[in-house]
Amino acid sequence: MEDKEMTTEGDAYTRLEGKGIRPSVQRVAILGYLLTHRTHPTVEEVYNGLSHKIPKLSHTTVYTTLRMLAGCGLAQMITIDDHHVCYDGDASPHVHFYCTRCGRVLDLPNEKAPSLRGKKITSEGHIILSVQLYYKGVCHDCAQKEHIEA
Amino acid sequence: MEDKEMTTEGDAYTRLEGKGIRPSVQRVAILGYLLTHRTHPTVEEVYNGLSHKIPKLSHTTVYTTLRMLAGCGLAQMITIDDHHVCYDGDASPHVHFYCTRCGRVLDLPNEKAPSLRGKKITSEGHIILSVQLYYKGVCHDCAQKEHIEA
DNA sequence: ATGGGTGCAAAGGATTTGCAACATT
DNA sequence: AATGTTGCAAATCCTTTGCACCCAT
Repeated sequence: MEDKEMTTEGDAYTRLEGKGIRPSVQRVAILGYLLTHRTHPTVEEVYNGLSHKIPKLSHTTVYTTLRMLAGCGLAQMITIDDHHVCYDGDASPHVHFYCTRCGRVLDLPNEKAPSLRGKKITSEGHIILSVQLYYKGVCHDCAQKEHIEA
Repeated sequence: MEDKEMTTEGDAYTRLEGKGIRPSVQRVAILGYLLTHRTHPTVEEVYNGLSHKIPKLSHTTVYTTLRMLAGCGLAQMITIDDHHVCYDGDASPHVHFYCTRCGRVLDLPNEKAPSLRGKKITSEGHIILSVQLYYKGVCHDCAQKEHIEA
């Protein structure tokens, strides 16, 4: 547990350095949180999860840091839910699923994700820099609880 | 022009009836607006576009009606931009593009969209009810203005 | 010292809510 | 009358902003 935390913190530190971003305490903690919590946390959830360790942490820092991480490719911003933006520390292309019942955002590792090999141009001349494939519906757990048949 | 307006209004009326939704003046106008303005308007834009014709129209009604239209399949809710939800009167599956420079949401009719033939189940047992494929980047117009090379 | 990074409080927007009024059957 | 719909205003929630402080170089 301790070791895992340490490794992940170190991992976060290394990733930030690799992008030329100064690995401040807050940034390492926020990226570390994303790497250890694959639950697609919202800004609020990251803030709540870290405010114990960093009592003076501000919402502002969480907002700006998460946005920055998404901007430089160390995380993904997920806008699948119209109520809450959330983030994913796994920046590799994969499909996301939103359950309209319980509100969870889940990974769909078995679905094939559209990927961009470098910069891509559409037939209209638009430059594509990122892709997101979102599925919405009812997750397995909620379907069972509600006895929904396939 | 007049005729086109009339036809579209009638179209909206018919579509609502077809779903068993009472075609009130507001609902017909809002769906009609989506059908005539393929610019992926936000709630505010729909409100502004209709408040002349329907002076007493409220934001509440636009919010609830658009959400309802998306819920019953007469429109798509688009959450490609983390700042603004917008809506598309074309409910058929197609790819959307968001320009991070000008903020416009564009259709990509030439990209192949993942489609759901009826209800689909993932390997994890989740029930998929809708799909959205989003591309983000720089649109052709903005790329030219900024002299960005492909 | 100087620049980037952070925290705080306040402001700004977007969306929802409760309830009264209205329309339609 | 009864039900469903709408409008208004207030409340709520999310996010950004301005500025002062702090830390690291």
